[in-house]
Amino acid sequence: MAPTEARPQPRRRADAERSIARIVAAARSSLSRDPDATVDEIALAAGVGRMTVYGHFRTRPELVEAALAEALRVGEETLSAVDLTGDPREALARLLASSWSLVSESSALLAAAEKVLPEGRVRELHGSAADRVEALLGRGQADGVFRTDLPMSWLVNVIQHVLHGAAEEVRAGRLAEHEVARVVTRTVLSMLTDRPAH
Amino acid sequence: MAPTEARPQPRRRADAERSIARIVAAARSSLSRDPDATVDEIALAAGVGRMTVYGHFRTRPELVEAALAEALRVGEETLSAVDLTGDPREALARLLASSWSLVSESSALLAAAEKVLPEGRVRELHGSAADRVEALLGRGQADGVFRTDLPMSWLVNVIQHVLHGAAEEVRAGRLAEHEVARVVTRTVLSMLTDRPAH
DNA sequence: TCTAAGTCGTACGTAGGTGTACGAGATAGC
DNA sequence: GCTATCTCGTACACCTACGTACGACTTAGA
Repeated sequence: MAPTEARPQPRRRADAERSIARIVAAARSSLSRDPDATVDEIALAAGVGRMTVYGHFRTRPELVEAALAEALRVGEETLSAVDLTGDPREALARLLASSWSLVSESSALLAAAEKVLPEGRVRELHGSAADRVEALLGRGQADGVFRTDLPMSWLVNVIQHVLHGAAEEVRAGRLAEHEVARVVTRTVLSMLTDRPAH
Repeated sequence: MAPTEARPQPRRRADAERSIARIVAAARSSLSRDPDATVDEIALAAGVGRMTVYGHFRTRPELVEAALAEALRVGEETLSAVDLTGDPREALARLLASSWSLVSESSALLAAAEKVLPEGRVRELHGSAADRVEALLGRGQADGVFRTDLPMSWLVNVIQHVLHGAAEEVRAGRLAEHEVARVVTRTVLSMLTDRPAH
């Protein structure tokens, strides 16, 4: 139950605090690019020695978890700043525009975490992120603007995958950064609002 | 240039032929579940000793490539049996229905391959698979039933990701096998045929 | 300025995976 | 039934990554 960044008792020095922040940031970006990134690589990216990393994180899984927790925390923060009231379609568009890069980053981090963290631990941390989307979709359904002929869990999941796909296209150079919001929004809204005649 | 299953000169014995087939099949299913599957695990799954594997494939990458090539070959075979004439929407539905499991399997295999095969080698092998979808989408656009406001490469890619998402849902037990075709078809067709007012 | 805290290099032990060497035994195919 | 081919266990060398031990140096903070 204790948060990942719990301090047992001893207060940490300011430089240690800074090191930890740099290490976690490096872990996020390294693991997002390569879920198998080495502790050594992460240390290098953070500009610290490998030993310093082990001074703050006992094992690699612990570091991965910290990186994931931080990413989710930032994500949570960003998402909670988005105005989700008004027309569900526009609310969703705002949500997607401001979070696509975050979500796609997390998806690689999530993969890294699932490899090394005990079963279920990831979902435990991830919990509320998907809930927010689900709540918005639910409202849109109640308002009659979002489809109801497909399972909710599917809709949430497929949005995640579309975002992941967008990240991949950007990485491959087939889609420009400034195009993403438009493309993703149109794609997702089409998926959600279409009412097939069949 | 020689195909993966090239026989240099010496004709192989029937039991060797059988072993190879079992190894490749095991590699496909093992690597689809876990892109980091060990040679040992694959051998075990194939019901042969690890040494037998090395008797036919010099290195792990070579085995991965063989598995991928085989999966693509089977995929090619299945896809080419699908009737792609007539209404592009119905043609696409047929294509999705008969290939979703194949595509989603390949996507994990592709990940395995990209880790160990030289840059570009994967795309070289994969080539024609995506082309077929692209051709169909192009025809649908020409017929005026598929949208043209988003990049073609994006459409192809996003279909791939939707299929991947479907595979994940099935694996997680949130979507029943017999539901997949319906769900995927509706989702993809909505994406392709919707004409946003914005 | 003094000291506890933090940094980080070198060196080491361990674990797991890859690929090679050897060789005994099984079997397909003529 | 003979022989080349195939199977596959054991053993080994090698590599990479993890995590620990030690210790010298640096620096924050009172």
